[in-house]
Amino acid sequence: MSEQGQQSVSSRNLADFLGINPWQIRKDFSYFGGFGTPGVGYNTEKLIKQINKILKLDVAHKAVLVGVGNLGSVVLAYPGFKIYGFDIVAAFDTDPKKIGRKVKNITIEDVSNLQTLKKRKISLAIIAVPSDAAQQTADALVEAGVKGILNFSPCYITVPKKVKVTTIDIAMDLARLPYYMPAS
Amino acid sequence: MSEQGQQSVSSRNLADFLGINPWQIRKDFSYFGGFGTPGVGYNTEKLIKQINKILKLDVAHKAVLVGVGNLGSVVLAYPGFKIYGFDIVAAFDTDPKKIGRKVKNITIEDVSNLQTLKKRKISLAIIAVPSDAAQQTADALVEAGVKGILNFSPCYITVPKKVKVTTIDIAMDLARLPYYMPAS
DNA sequence: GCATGTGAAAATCTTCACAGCA
DNA sequence: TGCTGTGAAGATTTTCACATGC
Repeated sequence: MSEQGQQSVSSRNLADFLGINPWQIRKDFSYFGGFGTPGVGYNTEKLIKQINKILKLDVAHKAVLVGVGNLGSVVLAYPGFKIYGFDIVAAFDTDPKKIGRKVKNITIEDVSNLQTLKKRKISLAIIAVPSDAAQQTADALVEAGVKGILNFSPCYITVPKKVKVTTIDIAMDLARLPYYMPAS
Repeated sequence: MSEQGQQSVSSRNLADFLGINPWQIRKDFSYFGGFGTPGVGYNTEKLIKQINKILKLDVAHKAVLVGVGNLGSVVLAYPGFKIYGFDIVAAFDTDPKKIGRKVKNITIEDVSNLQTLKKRKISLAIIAVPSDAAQQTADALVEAGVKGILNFSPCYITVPKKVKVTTIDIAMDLARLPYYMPAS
């Protein structure tokens, strides 16, 4: 809406868009101080800034990819990260044939270089390695000071509780659908 | 646990594994009738069956893929679907160079063949096409009787409310992490 | 007039404590 | 003795109604 030049938006507009009630929008925003104008609505640009701040997305984040296989390549090519202020600044792999190759301005490094992340002040990582290597990759990342991990391997990963891990399992997302579908 | 021959599991075991309290496990299960044995715990095999039934995963589901590009190929190659009883039985694309090619026992079909899904009794679809084609793909799928859609294009899709859509946006999943990370 | 922000009411969810069964 | 299942208490979330500000 902001990009389309819309100056303000009401709780009703937002609610209709999301399929929920207007008072839920207002109550939620009010918990963070309330940033609307009575009689007008919420200034779109200001609202974006406020929500980004609440979600800690008001500062840019650097991230790295570990595992440049089929899935990893898709991740590297994905253009949607910058919308949220993310920048994929490095990629790692174990395969000597891949190391040194350049993809999208990024030179693939050896995973043994992961320790350098601390110096480079990188706190986010995406894991796209085979399941049996996921845990040791996570361990190395934690060792290197990474604080958040997005894990694409369909397996449980154990990390210190100061580190946040989100695991994405395509099959599990697909498995959610039948519950909401009418009896076939 | 079941695969490892474990016969039963207590609410405490499960709670510890998930990082929550035992009484939450018991209360939740009790809403669906309660299927444990006092003094012993829950029979692992029976528990799996019950949960699958609750989540409507007790019957096998057929699914199709639309869009066999980089991401689509990764989805086709993904071995994790069968755990939840899913079977990817067909794939579609618009590119004449891809149509007719065989991937993993599946022959890629022309998207204009989507209408045949109704006859083939397929109710689930995975969309992995460019964003600007996502909506029209969804429309065609709904037209073909699909009841659940897993959408990998980072965009909103409008469908009748009898159809359930889940959109996966890698960037959004990454964007959740900073909120839970200690101040950098 | 119109839309926000917010106390209060209603609904829901979580926690607890313990009866009852193996 | 050990663990489930559940009513009741406690905490939280959602809904409502309206006072307040533009």
